[in-house]
Amino acid sequence: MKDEKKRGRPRAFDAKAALAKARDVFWDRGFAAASLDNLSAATKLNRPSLYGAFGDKEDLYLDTLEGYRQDGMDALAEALDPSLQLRDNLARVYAGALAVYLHGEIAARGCLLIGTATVEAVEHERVREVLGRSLSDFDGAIEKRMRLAVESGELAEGADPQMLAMLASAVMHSLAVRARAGDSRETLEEIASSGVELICGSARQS
Amino acid sequence: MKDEKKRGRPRAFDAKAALAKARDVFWDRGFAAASLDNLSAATKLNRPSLYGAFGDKEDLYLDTLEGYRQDGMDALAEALDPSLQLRDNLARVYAGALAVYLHGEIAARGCLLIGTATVEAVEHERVREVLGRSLSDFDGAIEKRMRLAVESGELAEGADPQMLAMLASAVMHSLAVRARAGDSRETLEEIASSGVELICGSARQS
DNA sequence: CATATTTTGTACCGCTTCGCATTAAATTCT
DNA sequence: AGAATTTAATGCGAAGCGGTACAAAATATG
Repeated sequence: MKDEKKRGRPRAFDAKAALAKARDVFWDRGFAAASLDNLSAATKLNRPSLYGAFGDKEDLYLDTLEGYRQDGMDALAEALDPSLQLRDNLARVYAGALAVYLHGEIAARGCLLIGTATVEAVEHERVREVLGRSLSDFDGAIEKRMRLAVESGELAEGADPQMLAMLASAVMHSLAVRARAGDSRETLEEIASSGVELICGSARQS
Repeated sequence: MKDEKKRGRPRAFDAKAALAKARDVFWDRGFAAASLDNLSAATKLNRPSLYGAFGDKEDLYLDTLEGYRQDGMDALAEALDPSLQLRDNLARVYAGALAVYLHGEIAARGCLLIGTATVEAVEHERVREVLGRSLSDFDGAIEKRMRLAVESGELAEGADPQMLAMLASAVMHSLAVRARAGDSRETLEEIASSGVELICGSARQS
């Protein structure tokens, strides 16, 4: 169902690859400061092609956010493998995030959503919606793992999975902001491991 | 030393009030999307006056950030009154933050620094510097209070004041992001109080 | 009162912005 | 082969951008 030959001139570019290039531009500059010329240069598509394929600048931006969200959720699901200890799960989540956040040409880019969507969230309702949904999906996935940990006895019986998940996410948010603010990898790794300790403090070592 | 009469035509506006108006514009729109026309309209200063008083747009933005940082540190110092329990201190810090974060015409504005400076931090070194300094000053003030709590025995002897402070800040960062993403006051208050519990968990009730 | 100095307001500059109209090119369908 | 359809490339255009030149206004100084 992918190779139904459409009539008309075929595309000379890979939409997914173009989206990835556009994402890098937004990641560095943010939505407002990223110009269509920047995006056109990075994707090697001229503006009308960009427009035809993705819609206007906001549509394109929302597309990149959605893709990023999806990638993040995939990585999260993998990191939360329930056959591992909760501690290890969280450590993997943070390590994976830092690998992404600390990448950057000029300075560390942090999280695309927290670093660039947050600023637009006030005036662009669609961005606010994607951001809100991304955060709560993230919370939800961790909460699910936390609930499992309570059921299996890995966390104390009285532990509140939802709140522990929110706090585990809070550490992520902090890593995202601090990475973009220029904190060193060492600092961020310490915060991550302290966060794991605090949140899993009541979890028994197996 | 404030009323040294300068020669020449006197200013017809209050610079501090103008700065506060400009801050509101940046707070809603972010640095990149705030135009000089927006700022001029909000402050009721025409562009040359703005320029004369504060320099270019980036200078003006950095001025608003610096003022915000200062206000925040003042509020923090007040909330961390060491004659109160550490629990109460943190609760006051979060309550004060939420009062600021949840204010907004269209949607909650969150934190000016985290909500608008983060996105510019990659490409504007001066913004990154202010943001980094603001975050670490905040950490530092809380850490100081944490250290006191360890010395006074309010926190367990083995507790790491620096790391507890970083995590207390992490909850703030999360509140800042989530407020701007549209989370409800109730949700944010729950997170704040869970954060207090988790961080002060080992603190004895007096 | 004249001069120097600073602020104010108007108007404008060159540049960039986003989006689109238009034409050329490449492919499928008939 | 020719019509239909889709994409690609050029380039434009109206609006907005940040910043400033310039002259008028308001004050202090001599």
